[in-house]
Amino acid sequence: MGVRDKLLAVGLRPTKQRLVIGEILLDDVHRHFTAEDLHKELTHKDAGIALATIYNTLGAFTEAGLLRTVSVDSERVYYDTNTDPHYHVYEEDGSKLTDIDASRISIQGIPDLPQGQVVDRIDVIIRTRST
Amino acid sequence: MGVRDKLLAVGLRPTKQRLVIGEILLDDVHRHFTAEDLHKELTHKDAGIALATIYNTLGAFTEAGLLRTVSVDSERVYYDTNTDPHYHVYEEDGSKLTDIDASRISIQGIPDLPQGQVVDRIDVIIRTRST
DNA sequence: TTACATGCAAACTGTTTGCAAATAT
DNA sequence: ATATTTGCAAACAGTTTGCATGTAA
Repeated sequence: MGVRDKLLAVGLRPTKQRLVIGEILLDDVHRHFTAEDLHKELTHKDAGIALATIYNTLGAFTEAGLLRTVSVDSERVYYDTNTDPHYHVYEEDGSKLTDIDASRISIQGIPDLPQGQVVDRIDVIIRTRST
Repeated sequence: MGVRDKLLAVGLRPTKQRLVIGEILLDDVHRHFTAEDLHKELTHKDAGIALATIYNTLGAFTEAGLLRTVSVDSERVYYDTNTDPHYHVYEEDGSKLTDIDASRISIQGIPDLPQGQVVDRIDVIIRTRST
């Protein structure tokens, strides 16, 4: 399925900017990046897309389920093109994120949740540092 | 052990401001809060402590191991007075954090880490929403 | 032809910093 | 005495917003 169709499938208008960004992100290669990373990459390509549009687009893609965010570092938002259930290894030194398939890890002992609450998702972040 | 001694024990000078803040935070009651929360609380008490000092103090306390931070939300830093190994339940609607003792949860299947990396800590956040 | 998306700059939020005055050792 | 800490305001980074213009349906 082409990028145009992926956008249409989730109800997003395939504008020129979204197509360019979608071409980079929506290709089954799992990436972790920040808005700034993407902005740099687009500037290289001379795509001339405004930073605000990048933020808008990442927000729209995330809301549409094409991306997800990862809370590893409170200074910036990391985006992840892998939307399947999975966890992360975070190398604190180099700020490098790696995926771990959810099926590899099992978690036991989740307690009863407060009244009327259901699990939305479980984040697991294995934070590592170099020896 | 009094607050003054707790500060001295970790090599922090017991200034008036640190004593006031320590009196609030260092009492074995587990709290989750932001710098802003603490600032409001102190303003109520008319403690007249500058916001910058609150940030400095929280940073110093964290570095000294008296507090830890929790990455749940990239817009702000949450501090946690519980420094024992534990995990969190995060109610996404009300931004409420609750502790889960680490001993209650078991995690299996942690993959091999990259060369020269060791686990610093593992964060587990169970994100819930109301039904 | 109309609702939605973009670009730009300005606004905003949370946090950090520089520096002179105050304070702990 | 001297090294640290404080308060304040100004700076900063990342992100959001308002509005005029452009574009997809």
